[in-house]
Amino acid sequence: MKHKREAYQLLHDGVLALARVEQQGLRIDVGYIKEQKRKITKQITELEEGFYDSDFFKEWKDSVQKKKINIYSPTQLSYFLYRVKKLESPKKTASGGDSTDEETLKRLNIPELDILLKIKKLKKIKDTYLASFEREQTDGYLHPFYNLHIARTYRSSSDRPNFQNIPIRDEEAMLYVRQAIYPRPGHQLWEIDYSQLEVRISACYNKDPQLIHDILEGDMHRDMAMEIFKLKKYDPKLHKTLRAATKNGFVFPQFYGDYYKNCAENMACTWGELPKGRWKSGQGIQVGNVCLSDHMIENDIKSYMIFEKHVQEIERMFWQERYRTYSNWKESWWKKYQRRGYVTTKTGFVFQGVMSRNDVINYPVQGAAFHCLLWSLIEIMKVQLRERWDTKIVGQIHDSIIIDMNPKEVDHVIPIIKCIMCNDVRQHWPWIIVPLEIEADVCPVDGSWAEKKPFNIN
DNA sequence: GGAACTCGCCAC
DNA sequence: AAACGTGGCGAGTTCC
Repeated sequence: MKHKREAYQLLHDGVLALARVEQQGLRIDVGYIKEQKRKITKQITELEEGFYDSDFFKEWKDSVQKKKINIYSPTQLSYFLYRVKKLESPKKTASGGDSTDEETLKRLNIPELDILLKIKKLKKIKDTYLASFEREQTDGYLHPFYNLHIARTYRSSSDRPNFQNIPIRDEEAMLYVRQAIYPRPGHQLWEIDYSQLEVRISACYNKDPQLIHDILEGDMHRDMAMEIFKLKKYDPKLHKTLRAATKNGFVFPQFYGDYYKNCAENMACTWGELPKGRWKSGQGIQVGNVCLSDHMIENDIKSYMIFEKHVQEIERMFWQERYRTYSNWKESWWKKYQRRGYVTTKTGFVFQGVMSRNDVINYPVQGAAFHCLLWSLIEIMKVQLRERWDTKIVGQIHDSIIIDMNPKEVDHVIPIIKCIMCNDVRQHWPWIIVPLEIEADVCPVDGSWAEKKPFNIN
């Protein structure tokens, strides 16, 4: 009961603090947005003209009978590709239809479809991001909303516009969108995020000694990359991409409950650019001065099937040996849910109702991780208001806060934020048994959010 | 003409 | 035994 009371209080205080964040808002450049929308529209028109000129389009158009052709309709495209042209669909949608997503269209290897993909990418930038920024802004300021009552994990969500999915990985989309976002005049934007927050919070539940060791001083992604790709010695210069492939194709998916078949396919095909079936010399991404296929063949992994078997064995070692305590925790946590019908977060929230095994294991970690950020945001907001900072919190993305900083206040503000996020939160919640660390990205004074660069605050 | 659905894609 | 977790949103489509 005391637990639930505290949980309620966190949301109560959280809603009020987030209302301040919403009210403070982010500055955007409306002139820039209008100009870029014009530019993208022109680019789309040109690409469309090229597309309409192609034989592919003419064949498609001739096959459409009743209604008007729409090249942006997945239904019509699917019908043309898989019914009219009778191509083999390489992938299914969630509900069993023939897929027309990016990966599928690329695999079909038709040049005109690449034009279509390029157009769709530009439309996404224009319609989902730039247009919604323009629509939602008032007097050059954006006030995204943050909800605490939507996500079933007790995380936050954001809407009107969603500020938690601004492009960052794709360079072109990142630039188009983030160059619209500015600090107040004379200020600079900062993003402060918790390092490995979900992994650290999961360690607070499972207390796995190897995981805690890895958090304190190890490198799990490097270790697993060495096992998966059979590296005798790890060289950061040569093996950075393999480490990234392991991190995003194996370690994180495994933590979320994925299994070896998906992981093997991801690492080999998506990240390593290797085909299914037998591997030949000269295939895949470059590893130093050899190809990945040559490196793998030399280490007796001569085909996709053998690699998949190999990843299966790595998965067994990962859970049964390396993180055995973690693995045991997952099992007993799942058993506890099956016995009682509910589980709780360290922060006092309850999950009940029908949940899958992965849900039961993932939700409490995701929720409690976000609550560390939320608690910190509430405390930082208190100080901001009490001390009347010119610096303001203007956004929040699950494990990070976005700050509109007066450069003169950096030396005062940053130590306070560091103390709250790394020390005070652990005093408040002693169940946090591992250190919490933060990292910062900083933009130039008067620079846009596209210009953020890592900045050492430690 | 709007509600509710699917598909696809952006983030953590 | 099962098989990657959470969201928002735009466009197209279907249903009432």
